[in-house]
Amino acid sequence: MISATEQKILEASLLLFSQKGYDAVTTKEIALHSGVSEMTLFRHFACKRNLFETMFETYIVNPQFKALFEQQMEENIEKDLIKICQCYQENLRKNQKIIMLQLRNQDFISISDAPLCRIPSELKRLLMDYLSKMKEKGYFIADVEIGAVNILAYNFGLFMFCLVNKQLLSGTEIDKCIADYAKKLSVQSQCPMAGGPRTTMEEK
Amino acid sequence: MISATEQKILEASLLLFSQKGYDAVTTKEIALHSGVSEMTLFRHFACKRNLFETMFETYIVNPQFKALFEQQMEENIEKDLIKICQCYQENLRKNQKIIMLQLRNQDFISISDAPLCRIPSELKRLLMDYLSKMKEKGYFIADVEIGAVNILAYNFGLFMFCLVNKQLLSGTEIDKCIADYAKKLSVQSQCPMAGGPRTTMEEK
DNA sequence: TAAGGATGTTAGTAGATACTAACATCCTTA
DNA sequence: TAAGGATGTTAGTATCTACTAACATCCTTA
Repeated sequence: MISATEQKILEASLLLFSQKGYDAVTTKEIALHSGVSEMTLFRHFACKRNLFETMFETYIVNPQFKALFEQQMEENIEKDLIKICQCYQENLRKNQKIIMLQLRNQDFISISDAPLCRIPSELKRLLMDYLSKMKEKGYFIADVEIGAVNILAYNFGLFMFCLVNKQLLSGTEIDKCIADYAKKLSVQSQCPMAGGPRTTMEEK
Repeated sequence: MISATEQKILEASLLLFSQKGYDAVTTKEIALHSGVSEMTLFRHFACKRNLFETMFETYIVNPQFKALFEQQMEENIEKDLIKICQCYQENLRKNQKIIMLQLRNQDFISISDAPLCRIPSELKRLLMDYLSKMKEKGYFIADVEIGAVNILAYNFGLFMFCLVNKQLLSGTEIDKCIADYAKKLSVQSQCPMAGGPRTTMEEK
């Protein structure tokens, strides 16, 4: 369906648009980076806007949150949280260029069907369901919505943070950060004074 | 030093550049939004690039982290963390347009003197010093650098998250999120099995 | 070999954009 | 009132950019 030529053009435009934003990239530039003539670009995509939109739809990676929550949860907040964070981080990484592109371009605010809004919105719902269940069972206390928002915020921040200033991490790896974060969030339920029962962690 | 006319132009350009990025904004547009003629704009700032840079330098708000860490800390992780988060959030809010502008424009990666890198970099150093001290006194366990990075990531994420999808918060306020976050991060030291002494929280 | 499709090349157009020159007008202040 | 500085207006230039037309060339395949 997508020819080799089209793919070259789409890949170049993804890279350039994500690096510079829509307006700052010229069709000539995209053609140059694709290794094709500008004419070929217009023959395949008619106009710049259409190229942009085709590229956008082509490269979005949809997350696998539903399967994660339905199949991989163990009712252990720490372990579950690590899986959730890793899954979200992976999706953020895969969509990195699309996300950057969206940040660069005009209205990155309140376009609800754009991945920047849609994906965390979906995850928020699933997270709230999960935390509600855990709360019923006594493994989680505190407000469910705030808990969900904080997890989302942390993950998005971690991703952006690594993107913006890589040198600030200095060897510290993301997985260690997540492990540390998950441990701190879950330790509350291990604490007698917090009111919840112990997690299943120490069962083994 | 900055005349009323210049201020109108600077404010309009801050708003427009932060909304659309450098390339997508025209000098005519800025003039229109400033309520002056395009000619006046060039008379004051010579060229678009210079206007942009002047605006950038004019509107950065430097953080008050140093005073915060030197004067306001109480050696109570939860209380201190809330103050730190609030201070950082306030600075992020004040620099919101500058940050958005930087996200929109080309190289928001690895420009170390830009506020997007410089400010968290400074805060990271101060946070690590603080956590080291707290660790010595037994109020904090776990890796100091990871702890600092996680706090930075959480805050940046919370800020970005509110910016990108406000509707996801649905009445939940930032302060409540921070309070919840700070409580969870500090509860570890209240937990006997975690090895640390109790915080000063319950002293009163 | 013949044909057809994809691609390159060249030249060009229409509109936008950053920026300038020259002159007119307004407002303040001495 | 006179003068000077700031501003507006108008016209214009050079450059860039998205996009088109026409023709040439290459590659595959029947």
